[in-house]
Amino acid sequence: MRRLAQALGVVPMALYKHVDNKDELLDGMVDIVFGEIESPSIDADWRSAMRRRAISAREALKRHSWAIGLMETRHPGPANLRNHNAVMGCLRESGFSFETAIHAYSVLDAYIYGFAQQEKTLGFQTPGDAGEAVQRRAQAIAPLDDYPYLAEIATKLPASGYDNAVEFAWGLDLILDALDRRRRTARR
Amino acid sequence: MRRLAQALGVVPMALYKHVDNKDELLDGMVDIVFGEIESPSIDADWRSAMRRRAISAREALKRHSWAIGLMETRHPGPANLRNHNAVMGCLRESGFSFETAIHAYSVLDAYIYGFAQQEKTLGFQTPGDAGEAVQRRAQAIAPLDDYPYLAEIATKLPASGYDNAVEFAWGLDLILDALDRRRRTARR
DNA sequence: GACTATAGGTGTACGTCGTACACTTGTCAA
DNA sequence: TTGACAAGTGTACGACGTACACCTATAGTC
Repeated sequence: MRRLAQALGVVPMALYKHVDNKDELLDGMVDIVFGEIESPSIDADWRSAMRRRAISAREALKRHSWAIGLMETRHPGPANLRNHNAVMGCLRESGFSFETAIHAYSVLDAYIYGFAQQEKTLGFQTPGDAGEAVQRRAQAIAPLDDYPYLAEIATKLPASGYDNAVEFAWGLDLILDALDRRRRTARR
Repeated sequence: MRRLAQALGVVPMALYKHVDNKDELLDGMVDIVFGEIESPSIDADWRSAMRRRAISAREALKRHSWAIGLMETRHPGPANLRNHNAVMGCLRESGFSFETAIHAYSVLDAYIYGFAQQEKTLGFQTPGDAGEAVQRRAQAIAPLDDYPYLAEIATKLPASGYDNAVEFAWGLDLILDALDRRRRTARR
């Protein structure tokens, strides 16, 4: 709060004329981020709609990585509700049973937030960084010789063309494929 | 730190004879939680090994829900490295290519942590709580009529026998099935 | 044109937190 | 007996969020 006030060229207490407290401010900030996540339209093809939403969610979380631990923690705002409602709507109208829709919802969101969390933590963007990061971290603790499979990561990852966006899409498509299969079998 | 010191019947500064600072203390605490996660043995059947690890990870995170935002954020300790090394080892020895093992790793961990996060946030255990929670949250913002698909959740979830452990297992098995398929096709 | 409600900003102060620094004390090896 | 060292203490500082009382400029209303 003090830092924000300073950035606005204003005394800290001035903020409290606009928000009740820090929590409420964070709620608002988080809901703005939710607003940047694409909402699927109800009659869209569920698979590509979910894919676009997931990718735009990752991008939003990447833009605002401060939000990552918060998205799930804050009181849901309008953008949050709208988005979640749209997701459920799209799934239900695409032939998902209620139960399967809930499951799908849960897997997708867990994956999205979990991935964003990892991405933020690991904090590397390029494949070079990645190998280096593994190496640095492991060797701070013990010689890498004790962990042969981590050593493999440290040596091979830099050359593998690792890319977070690609990595995310790989897992996302894996999940979407699997959901499609479940949806079809559940239908019969 | 002050609270911990008090619980130990000691003055706050006494703690600093044992840890350098709060961060280091958290690192240690988190690594203890990692120690409670089952490490797959290298020659185990990868699918059931991954399943057991994931389930024990969720249970550990449920036991120590304070750790949830931290597991991925702290400097990795020995238990962390050991566990991750074991996971990679098990996957590699089960016929996963290096790239596919990295992918599998990434999806699984993202799912595990993302799910734990959700579970912590939603903060309900029983199906009854769940529906109630949805209702309470949504109506704090706007009448549920504006969000028909959320309304469906609020009405149907309580009767659906929702259970977090079951929910987790559903998504986990979905992912494991899909990984198995990818592993087999990548092998050819 | 005088009067007042109100939105927005200010200043001071409190309690909480992590922790730096200097000090004491109890234990055990040489 | 000594002296090193592990463990605990006391005081103090700066950061933080925020309660409370105060000020000021603008915008209606009569």
